[in-house]
Amino acid sequence: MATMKDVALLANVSTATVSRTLVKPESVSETTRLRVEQAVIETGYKINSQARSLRRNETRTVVVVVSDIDNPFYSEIIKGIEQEAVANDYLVVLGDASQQERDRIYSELVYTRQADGLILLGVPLPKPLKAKLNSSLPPLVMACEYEPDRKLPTVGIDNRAAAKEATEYLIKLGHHRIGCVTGMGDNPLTVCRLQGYKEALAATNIPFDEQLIVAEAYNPDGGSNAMRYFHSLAEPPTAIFCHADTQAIGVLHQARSLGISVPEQLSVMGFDGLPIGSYCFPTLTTILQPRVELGRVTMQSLMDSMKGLPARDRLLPHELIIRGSVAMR
Amino acid sequence: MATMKDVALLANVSTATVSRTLVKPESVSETTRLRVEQAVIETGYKINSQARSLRRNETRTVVVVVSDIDNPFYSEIIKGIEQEAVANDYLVVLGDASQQERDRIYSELVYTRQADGLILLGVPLPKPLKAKLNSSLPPLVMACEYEPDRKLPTVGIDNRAAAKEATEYLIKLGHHRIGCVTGMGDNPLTVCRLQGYKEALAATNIPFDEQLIVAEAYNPDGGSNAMRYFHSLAEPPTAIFCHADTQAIGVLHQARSLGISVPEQLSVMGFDGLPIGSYCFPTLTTILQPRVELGRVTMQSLMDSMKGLPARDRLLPHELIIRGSVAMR
DNA sequence: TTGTAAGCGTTATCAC
DNA sequence: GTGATAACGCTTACAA
Repeated sequence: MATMKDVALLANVSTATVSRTLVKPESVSETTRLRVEQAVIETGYKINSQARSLRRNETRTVVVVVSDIDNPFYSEIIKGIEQEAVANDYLVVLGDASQQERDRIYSELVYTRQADGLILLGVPLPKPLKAKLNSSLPPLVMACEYEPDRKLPTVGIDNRAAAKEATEYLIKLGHHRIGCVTGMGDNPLTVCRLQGYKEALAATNIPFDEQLIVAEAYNPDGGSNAMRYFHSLAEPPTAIFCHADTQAIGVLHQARSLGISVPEQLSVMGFDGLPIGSYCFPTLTTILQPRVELGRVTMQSLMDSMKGLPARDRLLPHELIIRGSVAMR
Repeated sequence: MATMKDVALLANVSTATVSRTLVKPESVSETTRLRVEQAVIETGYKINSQARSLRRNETRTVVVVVSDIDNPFYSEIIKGIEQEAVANDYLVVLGDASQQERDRIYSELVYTRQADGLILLGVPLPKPLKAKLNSSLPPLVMACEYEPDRKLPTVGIDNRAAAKEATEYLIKLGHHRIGCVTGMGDNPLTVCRLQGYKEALAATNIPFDEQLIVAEAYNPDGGSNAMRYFHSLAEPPTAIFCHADTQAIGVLHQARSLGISVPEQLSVMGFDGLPIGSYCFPTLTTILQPRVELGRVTMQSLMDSMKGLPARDRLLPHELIIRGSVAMR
């Protein structure tokens, strides 16, 4: 494998000049540049990024820790992150946090100089970093999840407003017993969306009923469970608002198994706007999150942060997508 | 940020000893080890992987180039790769090849010393590497796609056999006009599965009809297009075999729009065994590919290859999953 | 068992 | 505009 030395030898210049030619071509003379470029081709030289990184003290790599790669909601976000990353000469290391302790392993990489920054995608702040919240954190952006104190730059939509809008839409269509399927645990995201739901109820004087709230995983099984639960209620809801399309898909499926027809007997509202929603039966009414854009903006924020700029929160627009799973009561 | 020097100073040893303590603790004396370990804690020392990698001439990083992150078929495979990778102290750099030229950018990383090996996931061999096929390629494993000459280690299922099995199943149920939705382009994967389809027909003396083959993208829209096409035929098929569940989902949806009931009027067979298939309406009969296992084995193969061992092909078992979208003619 | 010192391949500083 | 040279932080002969 050819190194700069080989190129330098062949071009009859010093390695310093080779380096300059590669990094700042206009800083060397025309003839030197040509000679070096020729030598690079002849030797088949490729830069050793390791060495460069060590010297420059940067890796041009970012780590994305995602709560579950399998969740299709994240894949487009990752795509957006990746697009923005390569466009700016960054590499993306992917970390799946669906197993215990993995978030720690991956957030370590910033300290071991394998990455310049960290994106937490739908993942709460790992413990070791939490301890450092008040001192110095590495460049870090959260996407689609919040730190309770909101001290960390976050990219996402206005979850409270979106959930409120979704609920209002159901109310407008005459529903007042509205089931709500949240995510598991008491993470800030769930709290936000639940708050939007409550606000919509309150605005129309519909009493809040604890019984209508159920926490489930963001997947079809979670939705199925929720549907069964609601069905077992003495007075089941006439509409169900899921915090994720993946849950809504399970609700749809389970409703069908129970002989409940959607939207005639039950309205189902999703959240996320996954492409699959247009292919469900019935097609899924939902809140669209601009996923690719979320990814791009997240990466942009992180790059700001790595440049030392103060990273600020970024709120992207969502959109109510009206399709076939919600109807008038 | 503390370096070995700091640790060495504090522990009153040389940096060499610090290094030894970290890499091979049994090679230093008990007391030294304890002193060093203490100093590591006190200084908050973290190793600089860049420097280590440069010195050791390895990165413990692999690149996974995937044809489209968005395709849910790949996400579980990536998960398997990632699991096996972290378990063996490797990092995964994720590359999406859905845009032009990206496969090249990512396969370059092996040459610029940012990765030790390369996984091509559903991606054909990039041009620059193709040129080197006969000389020396870097450690490389293909998954779910083949190099025409089969010179490269490949991990996957027996696609020909699986497609044959799927088709045979349809034939057994009385179908003899069977539409086939392949992937786009004439990549080896498509060829394999098409061959299995043809073999099943031939075995039962059903004439092959070019009209019943249509190439579409591996997504629901592709399936929709295919369904419309088949519907326009003078003599439409009574069953459709899709090379991907994602296509089958589109077929299901489009059939519904056309008022064709599945499986009563039309049988639909998928391929891949995505989780979503159990939630379709009707539930999808399909061929299951062991995706997480495919990922793990792929990573294992690559590690073999990086160790210099001869990487061989690995064929994993598939399974026909009978659900609700296929019925007797 | 431990220290010395060279070297991995690059880049930045400083002369010339 | 170019060349020497030191340095980035670590590992590993080789010596002690």
